Amino acid sequence: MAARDYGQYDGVTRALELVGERWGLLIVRDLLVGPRRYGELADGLPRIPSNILAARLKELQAAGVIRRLPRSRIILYELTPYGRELEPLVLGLSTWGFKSLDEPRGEQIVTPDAMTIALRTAFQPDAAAALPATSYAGGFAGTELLIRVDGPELDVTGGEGTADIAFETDARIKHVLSGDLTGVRVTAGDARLLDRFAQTFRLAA
Amino acid sequence: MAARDYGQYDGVTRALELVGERWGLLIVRDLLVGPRRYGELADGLPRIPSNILAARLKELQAAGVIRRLPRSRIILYELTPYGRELEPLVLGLSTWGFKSLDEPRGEQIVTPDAMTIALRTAFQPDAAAALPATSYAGGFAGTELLIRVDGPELDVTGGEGTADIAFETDARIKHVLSGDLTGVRVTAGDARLLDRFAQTFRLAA
DNA sequence: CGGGATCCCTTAGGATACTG
DNA sequence: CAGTATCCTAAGGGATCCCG
Repeated sequence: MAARDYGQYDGVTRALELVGERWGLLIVRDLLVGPRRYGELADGLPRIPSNILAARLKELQAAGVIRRLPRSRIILYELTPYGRELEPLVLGLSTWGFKSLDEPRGEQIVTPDAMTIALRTAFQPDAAAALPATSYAGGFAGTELLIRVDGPELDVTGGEGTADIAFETDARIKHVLSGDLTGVRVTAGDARLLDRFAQTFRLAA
Repeated sequence: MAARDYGQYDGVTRALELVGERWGLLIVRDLLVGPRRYGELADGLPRIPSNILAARLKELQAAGVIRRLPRSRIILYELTPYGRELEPLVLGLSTWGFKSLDEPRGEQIVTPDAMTIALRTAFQPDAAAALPATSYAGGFAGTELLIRVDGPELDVTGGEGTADIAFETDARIKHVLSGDLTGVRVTAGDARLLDRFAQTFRLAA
């Protein structure tokens, strides 16, 4: 028995042996946004040591959670279908964790992939379906995302772009995703669309 | 910044800082079954060192996930409402983990609390609601549980007791919870009730 | 006896540098 | 760019001991 095994035969134990190691679910979180290269993962997890990232990627492959897909020359990591089944769990952790998150500490950063998952967590498909299709160019503590909402569909991509409204805010994204729009600066477009954003993205109380 | 922090401001990260440490979610799993004493937790997690259990209990208290309730003389640990919100996540991990669980290895055990959560994971309230109320006395690799199903309600308690049917099986509980009843020995009651059990408890494919 | 605390040792993880 | 290699620290594992 490996030292890291928990010694039990049970689903929870098994799941934790597969993805419960430190950094494991954060790698899954980022891969839920899309396939990523080694360097992109390292950028999204700034404090992960490179040897740990390499070790986790190997383990997650062996566990059948991710796979390497060598496309042309660059190596991409992506979730397997089994790994993608973790999405509701990761979003559930996100919901639960946000509830006890208070003000950001200075050294804490907001990465694009984490912000994308936060937006998915807060997304209200029913509310969105009742509103006109809208695109938002959001700057969250420096990370720029292009957010397109069309009916109950949400699409978030990195980088800037033209949108119906552009706004930016600091790291206090929990406020923004809870309907508190003080501190949001509109830099282009119709400021009234901010309300639509607040209706579309709302973390559970 | 604590060394164990991930350095990100985000819900998933926060959740993992609260309950993502080794053994953390297994303690939560067992407390989902009911309040437990220190020794009971230690019994249910046979490989956890006592200093780690003590440390985790302190951390989970500080995180607002569990609380001590000093009742008469004995100390009980129980989940706070915030901690109880983890139930769907733990059951989700259970579902996901069971999918890749293969045959039990010899040294792996099935504890009563883990088995109770496995039963909750597999429980089909809709199917149960359409069947008569039934009680099952199950022996799973030596751990005895009294399982009472009444409409869409499930109640599992430790220990033996009289039930409509009594059966026992080895550690291959994934088979039993997947409709494969070979290897199940009926020791009392109407063997035809086994089918009802199989309809009531069924892990997702 | 329940609820831990202490000790020692092993191993995983963090920081940094380096290589194909 | 995609990892290895190295060194060191801190967390976890195992056994034992302590205290009310």
